[in-house]
Amino acid sequence: MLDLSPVNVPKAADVLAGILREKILEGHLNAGMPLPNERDLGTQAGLSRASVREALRILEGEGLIATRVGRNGGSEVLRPSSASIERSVGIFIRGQRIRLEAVLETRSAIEPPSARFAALHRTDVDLDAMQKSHETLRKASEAGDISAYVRANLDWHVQVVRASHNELLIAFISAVSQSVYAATDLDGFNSTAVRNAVIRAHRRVMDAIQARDGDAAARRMDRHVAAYIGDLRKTETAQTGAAPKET
Amino acid sequence: MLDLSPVNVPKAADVLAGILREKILEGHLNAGMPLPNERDLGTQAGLSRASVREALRILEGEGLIATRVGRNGGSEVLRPSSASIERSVGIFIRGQRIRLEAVLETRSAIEPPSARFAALHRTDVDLDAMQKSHETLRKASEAGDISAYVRANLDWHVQVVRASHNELLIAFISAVSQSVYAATDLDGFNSTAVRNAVIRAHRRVMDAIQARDGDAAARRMDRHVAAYIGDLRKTETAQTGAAPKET
DNA sequence: TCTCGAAAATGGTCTGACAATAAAATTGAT
DNA sequence: ATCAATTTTATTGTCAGACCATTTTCGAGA
Repeated sequence: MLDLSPVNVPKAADVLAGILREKILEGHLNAGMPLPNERDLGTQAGLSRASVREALRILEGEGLIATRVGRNGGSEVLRPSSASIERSVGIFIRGQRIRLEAVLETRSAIEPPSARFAALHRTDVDLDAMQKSHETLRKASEAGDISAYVRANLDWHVQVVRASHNELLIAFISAVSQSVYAATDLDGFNSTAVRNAVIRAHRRVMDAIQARDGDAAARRMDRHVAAYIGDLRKTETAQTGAAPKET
Repeated sequence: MLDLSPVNVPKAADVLAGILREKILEGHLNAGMPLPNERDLGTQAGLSRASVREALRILEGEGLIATRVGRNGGSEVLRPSSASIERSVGIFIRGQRIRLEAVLETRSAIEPPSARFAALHRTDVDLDAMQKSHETLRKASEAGDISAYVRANLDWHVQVVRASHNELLIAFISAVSQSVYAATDLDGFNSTAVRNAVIRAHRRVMDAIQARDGDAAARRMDRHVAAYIGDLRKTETAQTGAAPKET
């Protein structure tokens, strides 16, 4: 008695996508290089254009290629960016109905160590970018432009982790922060008092990073994020009567 | 003078995918529910079957639907899992040629706080799962089955973060760990001495989690991961003459 | 009742055509 | 010779229709 697992019937498009994916990730196809046009790919692979197109849609979804129409159009190999991670994390959070609590918890876990790495690995250019972002934040806060303030806030946190020069951490924090700030663009929150506290906290974190003091950077970032969570929780219970909150 | 940005020409498949994605994420289509068949979707949306299929491929790539052939086949709505995150993280790491160093750094940033949350939120069931995973690890180590040992090692770390009951952290650690262990399935590494040290460290972390001692759990996990990185670095320089290593 | 084969429903694939787009080549006026 | 307008061409986007492959359902006959 043969005990076969359900026989695998790979689809033509999946197979082709897999082959191209490997070629790209293996480095045989470098970013910027054009793929053959759809008809040529079809004849080369012995497939119809429809199947080729489905394969290309898969790779496009994975952020591995981009396609343009028109003469000299076609598909071009991309360097996979954090955008793909951000998208899948966003879908995961929304689709699984992850509690905002859990998202904040995740952020509070990742950001302090990131600030430590930033302090250890920063360059002067990184510091400049942070300062600039901070200035934008300060001005938006003064002008009372909440939307711009929230955006600048997100940007500052991303700039900090950028200084760590750890691409994976950058991707994670970008992904998580986007969901956090999408959920915290509330009117009641972001009062003048909260905004000023945020600005002071950012200042302190930057000082530690400038001084290349990893421990201080991590500690201050930890306090900052914890305070942020505390403020948010207060606003929430005040507004909604402590209703469970989802992202 | 009108200053228009390049006019956006969304493709039919993208539009349809977007509509369906929103319906799924919004909760109007719950996991397990079937989508109409491709022909009906086409007539409802006023599109050809080819366009519908491209849209479905996109959603399939995002882990939002699964498609089966045959009578009573068709596309079914899925609950988005961490698999999608794991895939995009894997592609990111390989495609960007992220240094193994950076991946380990990320892990060392995330795991200690995860162990803390595990200690704070664990249930007895979680503890059992960890113990069981630990037992598997111990046996594989004794039997000298390196491959099983590496798998069990991955599993244990995932079990720990599972106890945190933070789905996002679970997804991140699963994603990162997979890349780490894929890169550390080396012969030279994982010596008997290293394996025994790992087992002792795991034991200590579990004790802290059992005692619900968050600080101890975080501290011990931090030491464990740091030691792991140290051992790995030693093996690497011994084997490759300190060549820069990629994942 | 059980078995087996036909029928039905569905996705998988192919072919061929035409539309839309954007770059390149050509033309023509200056 | 130069530059702008026009035509050509290479490419993806979309469609329609057919047939194949797979899986379930259901009925006919033993």
